[in-house]
Amino acid sequence: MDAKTLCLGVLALGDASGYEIKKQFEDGPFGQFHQVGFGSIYPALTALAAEGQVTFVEEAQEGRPDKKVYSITPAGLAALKRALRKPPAADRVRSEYLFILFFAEMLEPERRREVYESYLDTYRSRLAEMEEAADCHGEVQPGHRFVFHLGKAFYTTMVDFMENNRHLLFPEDTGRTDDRAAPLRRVAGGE
Amino acid sequence: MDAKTLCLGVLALGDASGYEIKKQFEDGPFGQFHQVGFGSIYPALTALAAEGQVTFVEEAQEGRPDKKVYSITPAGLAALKRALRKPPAADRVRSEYLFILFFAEMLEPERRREVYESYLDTYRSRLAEMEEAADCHGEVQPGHRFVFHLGKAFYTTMVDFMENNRHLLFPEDTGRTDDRAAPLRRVAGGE
DNA sequence: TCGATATATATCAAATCAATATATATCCCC
DNA sequence: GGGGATATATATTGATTTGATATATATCGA
Repeated sequence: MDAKTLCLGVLALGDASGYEIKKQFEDGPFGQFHQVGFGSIYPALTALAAEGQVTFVEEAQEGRPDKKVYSITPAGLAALKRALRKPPAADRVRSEYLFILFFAEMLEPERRREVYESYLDTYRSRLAEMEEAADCHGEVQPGHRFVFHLGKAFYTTMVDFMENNRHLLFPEDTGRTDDRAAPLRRVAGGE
Repeated sequence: MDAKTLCLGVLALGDASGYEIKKQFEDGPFGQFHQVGFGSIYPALTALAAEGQVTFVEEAQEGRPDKKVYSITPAGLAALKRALRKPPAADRVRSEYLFILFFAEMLEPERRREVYESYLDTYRSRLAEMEEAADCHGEVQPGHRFVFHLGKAFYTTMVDFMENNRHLLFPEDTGRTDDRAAPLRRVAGGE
């Protein structure tokens, strides 16, 4: 999905500024399955406006810079639907934490621990944010709910796995020297 | 991690050609946490060679094009170690499948099903490949084992979640209309 | 012969990323 | 007072990556 389609996706849910679109990819539901930067968003919005797929209204604000609020047009919605009918590319994951931990034997024990615990914290935070967001759920589309629960299952698995498998990288700390991963036990999702 | 570091990482495990480095990011362990294309690999190797961080030997082959086999130098290994000490960027996930499923209500039921089942198949395949690879394990570094088991836990969660939560997107097919996600039950990892 | 596959190296235009710039505000610390 | 941090805003640019393409050596099948 290119930046134009990603912007159309956010705007299909409601009008937004370029900055708010970026926020949707940081804290909103879209951040679970895509990232996109300002360097892509603004040129994409400019192109979409030129193509008649979005319109915008400039708004002045008190104590804040002016903003442009974009709206999707029927042509934009049609373009989004066309994009949803294309064959999707395979999922891609990029994790510098895992790259570093892959080379654990090259790291000082302190650095190994630092990276591991910091990594675990990132997923604990994400899970906590999700659990907060769950309390605000009103009327939600099935697709949104599916992605939410899947994301939560993923984060839960990450936290659970790392909490229970320190022995794989820190046998000296855990007193365990076996190299078998612990079974997953946590319950995930809505229940 | 830039392309140069990624190449150094592969070469730290043993000599390889540019093509073999790419293969490590497709079928090998690195593909679980990074992707990189030829457009980045070859320029990176050229730069690394110019910087003295790798050396290469040109080899002629029977029935195949000639190849360049690259080796990491001590300077390259030092550069890799420096990279491993930098603060890692946050994990990033890109999933066109999830983008499409997020907009499930915009899809025809047939398309929704097609995407869902195709998505489930991608993770089933990955899990199957992993289970095959597990049979070939010899002496493995702890970091490699950790990443392997974490990856397996992730793929297992994805398969399990999707097998048990069709009702979230297909209430008409499953006879279930509740919107709660099923608990995770599968056992992951080395057991 | 073409298309597909596999093994190889290499390149290029398009897209994205990361950083930067500018603007309007607030807060805190030195 | 200035700097740094934060937040809300738009915009741009150089560096890097991506996806496609090209070339080469082979095999296989329609």
